[in-house]
Order: sequence, then structure tokens, then C-alpha cells
Amino acid sequence: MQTGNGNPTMKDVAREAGVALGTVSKVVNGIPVGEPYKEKVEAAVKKLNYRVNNYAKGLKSSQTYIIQVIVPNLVNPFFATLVHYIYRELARRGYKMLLGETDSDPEMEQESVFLAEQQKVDGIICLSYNPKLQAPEKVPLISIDRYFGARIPCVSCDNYGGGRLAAEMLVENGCRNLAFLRIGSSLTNEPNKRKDGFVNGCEGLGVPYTMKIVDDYTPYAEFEKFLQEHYHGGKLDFDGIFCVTDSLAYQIVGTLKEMKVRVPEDVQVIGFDGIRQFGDMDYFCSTIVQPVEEMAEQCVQMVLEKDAAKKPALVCLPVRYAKGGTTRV
Amino acid sequence: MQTGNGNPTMKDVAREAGVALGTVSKVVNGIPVGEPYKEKVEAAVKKLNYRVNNYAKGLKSSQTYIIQVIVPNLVNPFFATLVHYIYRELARRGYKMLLGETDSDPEMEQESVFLAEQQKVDGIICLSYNPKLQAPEKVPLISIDRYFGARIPCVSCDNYGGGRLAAEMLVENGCRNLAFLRIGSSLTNEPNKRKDGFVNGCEGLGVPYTMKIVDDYTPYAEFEKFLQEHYHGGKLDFDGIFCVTDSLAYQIVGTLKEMKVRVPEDVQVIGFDGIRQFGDMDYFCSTIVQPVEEMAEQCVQMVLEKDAAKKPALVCLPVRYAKGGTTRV
DNA sequence: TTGTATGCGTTATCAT
DNA sequence: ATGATAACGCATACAA
Repeated sequence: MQTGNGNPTMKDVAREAGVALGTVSKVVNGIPVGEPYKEKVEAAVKKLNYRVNNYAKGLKSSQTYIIQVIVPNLVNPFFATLVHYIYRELARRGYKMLLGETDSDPEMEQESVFLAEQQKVDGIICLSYNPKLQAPEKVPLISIDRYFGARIPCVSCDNYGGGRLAAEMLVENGCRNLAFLRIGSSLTNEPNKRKDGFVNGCEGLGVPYTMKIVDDYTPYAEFEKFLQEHYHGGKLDFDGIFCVTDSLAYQIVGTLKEMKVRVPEDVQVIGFDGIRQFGDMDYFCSTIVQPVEEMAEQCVQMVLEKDAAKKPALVCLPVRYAKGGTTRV
Repeated sequence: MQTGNGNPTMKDVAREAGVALGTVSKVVNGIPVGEPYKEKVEAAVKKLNYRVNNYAKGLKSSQTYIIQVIVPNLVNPFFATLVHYIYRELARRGYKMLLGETDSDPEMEQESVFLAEQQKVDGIICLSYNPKLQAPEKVPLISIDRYFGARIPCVSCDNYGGGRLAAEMLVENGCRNLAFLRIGSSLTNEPNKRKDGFVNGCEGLGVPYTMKIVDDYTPYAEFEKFLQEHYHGGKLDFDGIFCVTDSLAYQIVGTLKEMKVRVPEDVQVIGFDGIRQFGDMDYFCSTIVQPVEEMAEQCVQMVLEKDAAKKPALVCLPVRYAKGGTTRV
């Protein structure tokens, strides 16, 4: 017999078991209680199919065991994979995930953060490039890939080292003239590090390089134009290309094929991210692999960490090179 | 001035504005109230940076504006895309998304449903093949791609028609000997419909066909063996292959390349799902495209629909064919 | 060790 | 139209 028509409450369980409300609460939360009481309560719980109401619990204890995860979208396999691993880490610790897609729109990003606060989540893991993003005051926020200042811990991969590694691998594969291609908001400084690392690598190795850098709203055709301009006498001016993401690399390889430039024979291409086809098959291209799994683990660990002293301002995880068919080795 | 050290509450706003608690609630919820009161409240809200506490709200109103979405994983781009569109539809209606990944493990699926109930979500959209899945009694659940019976509305694409369309397209492209390849749990009857439709298509057109059907735990090598067995005198016994998913088609094409069988010259391949590289670029292969966007819209619309009469037991959405480089046309 | 009573922040009912 | 007050379901301090 229950109160009203809703689900059974602790009150119902207490009545059914013939004990007091507080006793039920204790049993449910694993707080020691006399054995006979415990048994009676457990029997009643089972009989009524009682489940605690997380909303009442959250209201009372102001702990919701929910983490908000904010990413641009799930359509890009890099973000999807990231969310996948974050989910796994959260689930392992008994946390649930509230998802937010923003399409990289600063307004949506801010909105998502507001929503998270209002939803009383226990923390936020956010992949945003919005420089003006206002972090909440009372809920811990971990940023992925963007450093907002010492107050907000950031987890990223070694973008600089990755850029340099790309240059090194191309040269090691026999390239003598390199190019760097990048698309994306100029606000995002992490991809800039990829460029800086690449430049550093080229200069360290004494290899000449060209660059083509455009913003998010530039049509892809701009790259086709760039490639055409550097195409003379049946061959390209460069024999190695580093693209800022696998996605761009994939497109570039397509364009090169149309131009009858052979990959990797005539020109070798390296991307960045290390995403695989269908998640676990081949790499789309030779690439600098981000340690997605470790990044996810770091994010979760840090967002749940109460001790601020244990939260470094910036965690930078190592990348590695993977061959994917667009380089010789 | 606030009570305690937490966030400001309606009480604080009421005190600040010099009005009663109920008045604040009305203003916040857009219920008409005298203009001067409204202004005072709004000023106080802004001044204190007040935000309603969704947990208190949810407790009281038992409406949380959260939908739980349960999928096997996000690593497979088909699921990721589905979640993406569901998210968009939910957000458009002011709903939030609690995400659940299950890895297709029946235990995790059940757990996810329990969690959703406990979390007092307003509804569940679930992609599960667990035949024994126990649906909750009080929270509406929409199933994707699996029909659990009339009590649980199901949204799926026209798998049968898709299978037939695949056969038709292969034949239209000049194929005269077809094969059907499938991997997956024998419990899942929707992919079986793809097979049935394919068989129906072949028989209607009077074209011979072979089939290779294995369960989830069979290593991929089994397909390689199958192809080898049907490889005589430098060519395959069939010139058209229908794979139950794009993912499988992608692998098969790889194997064919290794065997020096040319695609689409020697054999043409059609997959199923219609997922694109990086979400919006080329199709992985020629394919039967699921109307993911419409499916997402249907799911959301139905899960939020209060009127049971408006919830058909089974919604079946049309598929279409898309060329993706593994067929001639 | 068990039971009782209060309050978490809202909504909604009911007098005013 | 506005303001006081009682739930919502649970946790917990406190009393027994």
C-alpha cells in the first residue's frame, strides 16, 4: 500500500517494514543497523520494488553524481571517441553523464555551462574554444585542449611535440620540402602549438616549409587553390604535408588523388588526432595520435578531485606517431 | 544577503525584492503578476544572480526535462550520429540528455534503464537488442530498431525494403551472382529483415545468391575464409555483395583489395547504414542510407507525446540508396 | 541502536 | 493579484 499514486517512498517502506523512516534511510545507505531491522527493511524494499528518488536525494545532499560533458559535436569521430572514454571513466566511478553539444557556438557553450549549474551537476568537462567562456563559481570545470588560466585546470595532449614529431617523421621518410595546412579559428591556440612545433622541427632539421592557414569560415576550395598554385610541371613544390587534423588530411588526400598526385609516392601526408575508421579499424591517414583514453581518465579524475592542490593547472599528455597509409613508413 | 553559504534561493530573492516567495515563483515561471512586482523580482534575480534549482523543482513537480538515451557505444559512427540528431531534437524542445553506453551488454542495458528510473527522467530512448529487457512501468520508453511488443513503441527504418533495394541496385548495376554477408547476434531480428528483403529481391529478379551469416563472436577471418572458398581461377563466384552494415562492407572491401579483386570492376559491394567519413564527407561505400535524422525526430516526438493514442507501435521509415564508390552507378 | 523532527528549494493550494 | 503555508522524498541532528 502506497501513498498517493506515485512510486513507493521511504515512508511506504518504513510502514511496510514496521520500522521508522530513519532506519530505512540507514539501511538504504549502508549505515549499520540491527540485523533484524535490516532484514525487515530489505524485504520491504524488495516487495515494494523501492528505488530512491535521486531528486530528493540531490536536493538534500547537494550531490548529484552527474557530470556535464560539453563538446562541439558527436559527428566528428574524435569528439565521439573522447566522450566514449570519458563515459567509461565516469561509469566506473558511479557517475552519470549529462551531454551537451555546442557546435562550437560560444553562445551554446555558455548556455550549456549555465544549464549545468542549474542542474546542480557535480562537475563539468568542457571542450570549448570560446575565449570569453564564463566558468561557474561553484562547480569544478576541467577544460580540454584550451587553457583558460590557472584557475581552470586544462587537459591536453602535447600539441607542440606533435607538430615537431610530424616534421621529423616526414623528413625521416625522405621529404625535403614540407607544407603545413591548417583550418580553424585563430582564437584556438592549441592548434597553433602544432604549427609552432612543426616550424621548430623544420628549422631544427634545416628543411624548408610553406604554410597555408585559414579560418573556420574559409571554404575548402581555398586549399585546392593553394595546391594548384604549388603544382608545376606535373609535380608539387613539396613532398611532405602536415595537416592540422586527420579530417583535413583526409580531404587533402582526396584532392591530391584528383590531381593525380600519388600518395605516398609523390607526396606524403600526416594528420593529427589518430582517429580510426569505425573507431577501431585503420587510421584514416598517417597521423599524430592523441592519447584519448588517458586524456579522458585525467579529466574525470581531476573533475572529481576535491583537493584543489592535486589539480595541476595544465596536464600535457604525450602523443605518438602512427603509420596509416599516407606515408612510406 | 543570502541564507547560509550556498547559492541564492527564491527565499533570498523574495527578501531582496521585498515580496512573497510565491510571487517570485510566479515571475520565474512566467505566470502573470503585477508589473511593479515583476520588475522588483527581476531586479533582485539579476542582482543575486539567481538560478532555479532543478533538483528542488524536479522533486516538487516530478518533471525533470531530461531524457535518457541508451546506445551500445559512441565509437561506431552510426550510433554517434543518431545520438547527435536526438540531442538536437531534444535541445530544440528544451530537454537535456542523459547518456548511457551499454556496449550491447544486456546487464548494462538493464542497469541503464534502472538508473534512468531512479533519476526520474521524463523518458527513455533505447537502442538495445536485449530480448529480456524489462521496461519501466512509469517512464515512457521508445525503442530503436527492436520491436519489443505493442506496449513499447519502436522506431526503425525499412530494413526489409533496404535489403530488397540492395539486391535491386546490384542487379541494376549488372551483377548476376549475389552474396549476402552478415555478422551479429541472431537475436536481433531487424538485420534479419535486411536479409529477408534481400532474398526476396533476388528471388523476384531471378538472380542466384549465396549467404554467409555468423554471430557476434565469430572472428572476421571467417569471412576471409568464405571469400577464399569462393575464389576460383582468379575470380570470385559472385559479382555483387550486400553487407549487413557499412562497417562490415568496409572490411570486406579491404580484404578484396588484398585478394587483388577489383572493386567495383570485378565485384560490387553495398553496405547498410549510410554513414559518412567524419560525419559529413564521403560515404564509406555504396550503401542503403538509414534516415537517421527522421528517426531521431520520431523518437523524440514519441517519447514526449503524452497521448498514448498518438504513439503507433511501430514506425518504419524509408531508406534510400547512395552511391559510394563500391558500385558502378 | 532506533525513532522523531526539521529543512533542502520549489510548486501549488488557499485565504486574503 | 498577492502572500502564507503545506507538501515533494530524503538525510541527519538530536532525542529517546
